[in-house]
Amino acid sequence: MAARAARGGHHGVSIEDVAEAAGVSTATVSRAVRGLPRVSETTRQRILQVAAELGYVASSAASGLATGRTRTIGVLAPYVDRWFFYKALEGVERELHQEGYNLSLFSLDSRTRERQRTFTKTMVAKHIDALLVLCMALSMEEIDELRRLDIPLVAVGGPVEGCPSVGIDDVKAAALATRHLLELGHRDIGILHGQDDDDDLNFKVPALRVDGFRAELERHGVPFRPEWEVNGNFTLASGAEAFDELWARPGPKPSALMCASDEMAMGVVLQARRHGVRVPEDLSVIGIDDHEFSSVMGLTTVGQDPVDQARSGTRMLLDELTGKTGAVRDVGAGFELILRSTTAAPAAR
Amino acid sequence: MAARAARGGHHGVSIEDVAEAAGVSTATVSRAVRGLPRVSETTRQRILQVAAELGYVASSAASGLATGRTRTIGVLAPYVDRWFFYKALEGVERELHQEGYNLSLFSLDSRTRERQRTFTKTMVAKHIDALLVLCMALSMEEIDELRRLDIPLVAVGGPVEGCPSVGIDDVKAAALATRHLLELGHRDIGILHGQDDDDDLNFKVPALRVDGFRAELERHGVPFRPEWEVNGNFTLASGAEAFDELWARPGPKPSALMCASDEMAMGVVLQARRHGVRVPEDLSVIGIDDHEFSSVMGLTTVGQDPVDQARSGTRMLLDELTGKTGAVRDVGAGFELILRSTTAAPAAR
DNA sequence: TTGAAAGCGCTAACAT
DNA sequence: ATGTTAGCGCTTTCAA
Repeated sequence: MAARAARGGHHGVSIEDVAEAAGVSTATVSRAVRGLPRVSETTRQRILQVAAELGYVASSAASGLATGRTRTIGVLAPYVDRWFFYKALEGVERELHQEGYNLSLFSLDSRTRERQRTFTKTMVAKHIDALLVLCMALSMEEIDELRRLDIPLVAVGGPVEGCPSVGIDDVKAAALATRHLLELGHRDIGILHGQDDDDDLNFKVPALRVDGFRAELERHGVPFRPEWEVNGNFTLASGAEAFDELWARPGPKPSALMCASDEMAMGVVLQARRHGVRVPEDLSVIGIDDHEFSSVMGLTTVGQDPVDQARSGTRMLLDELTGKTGAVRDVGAGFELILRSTTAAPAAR
Repeated sequence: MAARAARGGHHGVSIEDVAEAAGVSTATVSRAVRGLPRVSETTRQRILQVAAELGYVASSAASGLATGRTRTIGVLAPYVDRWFFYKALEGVERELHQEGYNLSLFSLDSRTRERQRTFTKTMVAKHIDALLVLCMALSMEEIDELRRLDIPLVAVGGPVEGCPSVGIDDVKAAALATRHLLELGHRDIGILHGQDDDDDLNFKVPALRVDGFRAELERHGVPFRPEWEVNGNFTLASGAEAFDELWARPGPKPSALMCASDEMAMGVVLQARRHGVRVPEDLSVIGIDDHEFSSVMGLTTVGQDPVDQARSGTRMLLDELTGKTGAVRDVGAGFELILRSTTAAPAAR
């Protein structure tokens, strides 16, 4: 056979090489390098020494094959170039490498409509011990497929049917943002929310935030105004477009806008100012997230911490893998109102 | 022994199971599922059918061990939550999954000062067939270590000593931005650049952009003014701080500022406006990158495309792995001046 | 405390 | 076109 051998064995310092050089068996080397008991301290030192000299590093394929574990966890995300996702990714990365685990990234956006296959083909391919799903629109079949993987699963940043998740309570967060506007005295409040994509996709976040918004309005006896509802896609550009759309519609304008993401909120603020609509004098704007640009922009928002959410999700996965069954469970993440300068009491009309 | 067996074999549909069910040998199954020749079409269909029914997926550990290949490539990045990096990551991801490869992410920021170990320990651990380095500050020892990996290597977004790289010509890009300011008539031009981190780290991008800036100034006979030079770290916040610092210094102010990144440029624009300094009337600002926020912000910039650069780097790696030696080489990426509304001729003084 | 040896699931000669 | 077989490099009983 000789796959590697044929390649000249140029870089193949194997456990056997170490064993030979140290004058012990491979079993002992294995115990020694993994810090297992049943090796005398002197032997261990000698082995470690030799291993270092030879530049030995265990083959993950081999140990993976022998143990059935890969020491890598997968992260499934719809995008990696959007705020919540790259922040969360950073969090997973940090938690993981600290434990010597590897991170395997799977990005499945809606473009990739041949997802079904990708799913099983590549990831199930047993190279991951656990999977962290970042707030994704998933069909029920896809969710089922994930569950069939039979590995620890956790969702971060949005609920996934039948899978423990860590994230903020979107209804409450949206309600908090809305309440701030109401308490300022606003009654003419519009909403810029994310879109519900395809309905068959199990992605609830946008709808939950709208729910929180409407509930809070109702609680204060303020009517929901459909003509002030606009659809965005969480990006800055869509926020700017939303402003244009709203202002192009006939009729009175809202005095405040609650946006489902900071990026959209910033788009609104920028576009509003460009069109001579003063923020917050003429229009109050509040977002959700606390994007790293928000403080410089002076954006009032309901902040959340994706890095932390991801770390916590990762930790649960890791714990589960190290035997602590029940480690993975639903966890509510924190969020708080951050007052800055894009909201103020409405001008007298 | 029975690692897997002990686990109950609950999810272990092995090649042997398929072979048995299909009434052929494992060798034939292997050929069939991998689409190799030397299998009759009818047999192949039958095997594929059976494999699908059983939900068979090859163990990557096993095939990796047998072939010496893992079908995953590594990406080494200092951050994942910064523009260039998450964009590039998106590019790598897209190119890779399209080919059925996996992406293993290693994020090594400066915080992680126990990098040395992480390097060899985890990544060299033979789970990657090739490595793409995203514009990182690396020490010479680290670079050497990477080279010793003896796998295809490519850098994206910045030169890495002794390693082919794809990216823009930073000197020329900075010169282009500077020239635009000069041609507008500016003579009092400041620069906001990235910092050179530790000097022992091989991270040239900031310095190259300064070089381009100074060279272009010189070419036009305009003096370089050290009092208008500020240090940033590529982020929006650092751009805002830089503006404050510059405006706090005694003496005359520049009429234009060339920023080494769009994020910093936006920070400057936002902070300037907040302090009543009009852009571009009082101050022209140009960036480098073409961040997704730049068009809405109206920021004039020299645009580059990290997604594309990353895809191209990835493709070279993949080509190299499929036998096309020499596929990995230095490639210059495109960049272009994008005129928007943060630059204008200087006001008469 | 240490070693021998049997796999883990797959691939690749080599034979048929 | 298909089967046999010997590993790939590690882990893990089990015995010493």
